[in-house]
Amino acid sequence: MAPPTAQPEKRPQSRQAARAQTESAILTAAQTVFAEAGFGGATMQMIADLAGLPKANLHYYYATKEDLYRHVVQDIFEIWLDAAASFDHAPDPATGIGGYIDAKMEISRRHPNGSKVWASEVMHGAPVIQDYLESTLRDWTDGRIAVIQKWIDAGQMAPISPRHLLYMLWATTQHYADFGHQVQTLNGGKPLSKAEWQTAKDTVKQIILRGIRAA
Amino acid sequence: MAPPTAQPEKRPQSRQAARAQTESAILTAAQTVFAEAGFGGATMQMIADLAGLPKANLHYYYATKEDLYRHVVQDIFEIWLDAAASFDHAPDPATGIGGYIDAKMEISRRHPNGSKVWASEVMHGAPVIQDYLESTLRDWTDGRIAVIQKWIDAGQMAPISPRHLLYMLWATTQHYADFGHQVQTLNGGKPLSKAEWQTAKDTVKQIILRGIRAA
DNA sequence: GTCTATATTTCGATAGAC
DNA sequence: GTCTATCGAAATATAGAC
Repeated sequence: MAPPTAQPEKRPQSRQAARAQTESAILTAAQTVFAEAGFGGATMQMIADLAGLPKANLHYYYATKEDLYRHVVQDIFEIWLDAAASFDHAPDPATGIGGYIDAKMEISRRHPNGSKVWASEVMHGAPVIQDYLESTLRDWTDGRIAVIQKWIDAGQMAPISPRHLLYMLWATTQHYADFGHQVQTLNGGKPLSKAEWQTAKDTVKQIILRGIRAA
Repeated sequence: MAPPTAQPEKRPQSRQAARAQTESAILTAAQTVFAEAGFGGATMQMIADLAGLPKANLHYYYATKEDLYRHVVQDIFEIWLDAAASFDHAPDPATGIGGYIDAKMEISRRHPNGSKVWASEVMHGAPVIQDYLESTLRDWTDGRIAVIQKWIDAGQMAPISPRHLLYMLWATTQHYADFGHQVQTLNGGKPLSKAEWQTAKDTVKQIILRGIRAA
């Protein structure tokens, strides 16, 4: 799987800090293992080994495997929503959508495992976070659709379906995380360099921004 | 999971036909179960129940769970490659890439489970089909990149990175299969209607074809 | 709070009658 | 080729000493 990592430093500290540190180590290890093996393929033993803890300690902090998984998925969802900031208060589509692409591509680069856990959860019918899809995500989506529609009505961009544009933004940016292994294999087996990431970002932005600009 | 389905009809027929029918029923059930539960989450019992067969019969046709899974993934890969036909011998980018988008969107609509199994396999590091990525897929990709580059050199489209354009095509079209559950939830819980599928197709084609056309 | 040892369940795979 | 019954391995979860 991967070598043990993220051992919490053993400095004298408050119990609260120790607890927070252990929880964080467990969550980080869990995110990696769930991303690499899926929920069904992941075992508590793998997560414990990666976190450098006995298996029983995981059950002390999180009652069940599903409980731990739920926390991992929720953490990821927070990160998704934060990228929305780029969208709001933007004066025009190029700024708003271009900034959103930048933010989402950066998340794919820095949190590929989180993206994979989310993708896996949704692909399997969202058994754990269905309520989030129906409440928070739906509200967020409706809000962004309204923003895009206003741009269209103002003649600032072409009259395309805002909803499907959003899906395109999610798909293209998350592809570099979810299918990162395939991208790397087709890149000669080497991870994308800084320049190659920039090319990816520029290509996505150029095609989409040119694709939606007013005729 | 899902109600049993795809019982082979019990007509008098040759042994070969009976075998082919049973194998097909197993593969269809396996594709559904692997898509819904992932490799680790799937059990031979689930697949057997869905196929309407005793669990032992699965091991008669496929020695191990991994052997069965391998066949499912290979079947999907064939379908991907067939969509390449739209690409070749096209006189211009709009025809070639537009046709490819149509073909891939149609695959997402008709074979969402296959797409999910492929996505899951790649997300987990392609443990089973890594050799396909490094041989067949790499060759296919290099060939398509050459075609696109020729269009660019001929001034028929904008000078964007052909490789990342391909990734965009894969991402946007497969999103409607892999994230179909999310798309359906954001569609009010109802599957996309025929008209909504057409809107999705048109939006993807319009944005990408406008995004790459020569300036 | 942490750890070792173990109970309990579940799953992949097989044996063997038909 | 098909099925019932079962083995053996592996995983989740817990008990209980420290």
